[in-house]
Amino acid sequence: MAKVTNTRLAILGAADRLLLERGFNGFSYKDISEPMGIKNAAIHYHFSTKEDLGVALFQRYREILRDRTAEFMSRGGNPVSQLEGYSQFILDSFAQRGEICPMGIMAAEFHTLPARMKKQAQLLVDEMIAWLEQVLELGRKEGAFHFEGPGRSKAIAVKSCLQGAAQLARVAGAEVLEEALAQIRRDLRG
Amino acid sequence: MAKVTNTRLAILGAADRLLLERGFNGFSYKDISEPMGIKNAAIHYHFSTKEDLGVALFQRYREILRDRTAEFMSRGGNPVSQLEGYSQFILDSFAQRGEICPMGIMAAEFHTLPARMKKQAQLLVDEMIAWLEQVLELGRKEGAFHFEGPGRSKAIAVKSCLQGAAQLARVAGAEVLEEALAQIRRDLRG
DNA sequence: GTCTATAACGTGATAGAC
DNA sequence: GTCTATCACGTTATAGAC
Repeated sequence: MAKVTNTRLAILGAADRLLLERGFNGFSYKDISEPMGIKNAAIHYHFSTKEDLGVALFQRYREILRDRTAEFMSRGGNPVSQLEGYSQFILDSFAQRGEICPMGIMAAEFHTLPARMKKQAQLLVDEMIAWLEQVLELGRKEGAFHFEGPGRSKAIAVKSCLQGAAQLARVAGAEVLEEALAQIRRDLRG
Repeated sequence: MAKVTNTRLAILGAADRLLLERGFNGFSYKDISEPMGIKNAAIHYHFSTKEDLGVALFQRYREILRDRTAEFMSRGGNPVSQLEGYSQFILDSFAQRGEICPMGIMAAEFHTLPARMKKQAQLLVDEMIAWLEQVLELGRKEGAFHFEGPGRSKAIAVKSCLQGAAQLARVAGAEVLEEALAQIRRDLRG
């Protein structure tokens, strides 16, 4: 693992924005290097291949998810505020920079991604579903959420809905995402 | 509008498969032409630019949607079988060829798409939501579906859920899509 | 009317300069 | 340790052959 430098972090930050805006096949090393005032080949020093860069990005998404949910997974936080926090994160990312969830982007381009990136994508999705399942099941036990069927199924449905709605919002307008979120809340109210 | 030839149709069919498998930025004219035994430049005779090809593809998705829903939009069919028909279409497309909904692909790559393709994507999403809203509202009126809030919000939520779930299924396995669909049915049962 | 040869450019990546 | 000059290749697109 390479040393963490400022340049490396700046590259990751720029790549993150570009990935969420344009997809993995929609940006090049030049898009990263030019605003930094260096040549595109300089990126190869920090990430030898674009696959390496992609893997690092996906690992970072997993770390972010882990950090934001660690305390919940271990000792059980407030399920309502957990779900609201996640929803707000999606809403803010979309409102501020038009960003949608990386998992949908990974899926759209899945069959063009190198093997190690696919693996990271799988881990990220599995971890996301596992966390949301815990949140929803605990919320149901406490009487805060109401739904039928397994918590895992509802977790998949809620995550899918938020992910898809942000995508539709990019095409058809921001209110689409707000309406979807309002509906999720209504449906969970029971 | 160019004459409809066999070659033109074959190109559209191949491009359709490639788009849904790899995304619009994930395939080239060569990927289309090589299996057909012609040079990649030959495609330019039928579709002068890749943008033209993309627009034709999106228009075709709109036509397919219109054909499948025309009779419902005009005189009102059975809402349950309409929704089940659409769900089954998504399920089959995924099971047979690993395909996901084009709207998610459009969204992931939206900011890299030429203007005329963006426009077609917007129309497709609007038409999809409008149709599903009618289906759900009529189903609620008939007592077949149960949900709170505006039909448009539920339509957005259901469409988003199916779209997102097919994406997650591509990454995490087909049962994810089946679980999401089961949950949608349970939630509509009320 | 249909397709091929070829151009013009952008891409990820290597080798080596400083 | 960090970056640049350059390469080999794939891309979309044009000009023109048949």
